[in-house]
Amino acid sequence: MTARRWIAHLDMDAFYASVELLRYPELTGQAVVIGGGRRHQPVLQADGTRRFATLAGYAGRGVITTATYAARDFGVHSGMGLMKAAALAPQAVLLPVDFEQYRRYSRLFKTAVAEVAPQIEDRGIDEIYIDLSDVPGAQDSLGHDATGGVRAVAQEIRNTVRRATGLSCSVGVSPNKLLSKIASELDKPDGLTVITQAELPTRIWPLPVRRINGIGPKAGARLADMGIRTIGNLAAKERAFLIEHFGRSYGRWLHDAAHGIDDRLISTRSDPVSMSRETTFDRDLHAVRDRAELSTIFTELATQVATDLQRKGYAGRTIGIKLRFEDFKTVTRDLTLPAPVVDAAAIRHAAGQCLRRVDLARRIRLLGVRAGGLVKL
DNA sequence: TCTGGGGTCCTAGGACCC
DNA sequence: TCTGGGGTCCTAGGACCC
Repeated sequence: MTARRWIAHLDMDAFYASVELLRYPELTGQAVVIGGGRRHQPVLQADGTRRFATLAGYAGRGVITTATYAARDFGVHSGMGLMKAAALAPQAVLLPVDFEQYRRYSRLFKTAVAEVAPQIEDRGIDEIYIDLSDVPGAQDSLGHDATGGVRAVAQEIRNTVRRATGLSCSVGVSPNKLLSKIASELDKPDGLTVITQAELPTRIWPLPVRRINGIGPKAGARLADMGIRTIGNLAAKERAFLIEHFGRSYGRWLHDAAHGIDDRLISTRSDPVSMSRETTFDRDLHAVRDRAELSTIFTELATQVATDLQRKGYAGRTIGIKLRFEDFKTVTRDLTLPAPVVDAAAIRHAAGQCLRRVDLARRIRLLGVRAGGLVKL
């Protein structure tokens, strides 16, 4: 009997919002959204209770980073502008983001999982893939159920995460990353879903194509135009048809994905490719009229990138900028230097060279500075 | 009430080299 | 004076993800 490959995808439930609820338990069950700037910190009142800002009357360009499930019931979701969210749920509590705290909890849950299953791939602050194949017990059958062992291991991981953080997570388990990622969303929040290849037609094919990680808004719309809405619809298409319409690489991938085929390994270590800082202004700035303000922000961004590089021990050989204009058109320019740089002045100078190559007739909404071509120091 | 910030990967054309 | 075939690097944009 050869060992089965078992991959888990673990996703923390409404992560930022849930971390905030640990700090403000009186908000439990309420509609809460996280996002925006620092102007809406809770205020401790004389009677010992806290006063929270609400969405009502919010003015600005912030978006929702995370919403509690109670808030989602009002139709708000991450990525939505706070002004729009305020129209849907004015009474919802608004909290500022606190990345330091979220990173702390991120380390906590990842460390806890690693004690049960060390083969972990980082997929950002609130999710990971875990290879369970070699975890003791994962290959065991329980009665007639070959998935019983791995289900017990996954449940143990969920318990461990809750003990370490007080937070719930949702876990999907299947033979590969692609299906596990889909599975972890099937019983959210606080769920555990195990899917085998044999269950593909009944449990995966009825789902919309957009559930596949890698089919975004554009590809989803193109597929819909062709009448392809479910993963089953996609699986029914010939490989050649998909290659014809989506190109060799993406067409093949679409075909494989629809059939639940994904051989990607768990990657336990990876070096960063780039580091960047960007900011959207409170109001659109003009290159000439707001020159001084723009210049100050530009230097700050370069300095932040330099600080990030130094803190993590990298230097960047390609320095780039990003501008978004008032009409939301975005341009990038970059410049590869003879040797990698780390200091703010060198980054600022290279970024300045890039800026000269941009036509600055339109007003600017966003400015960013990026370091790529990273080398470890 | 339009649309944050930090990333990765892919494509495609041109330069340049052998 | 009609011209190959790779390979790599650089740049810009875009899709997608968390």
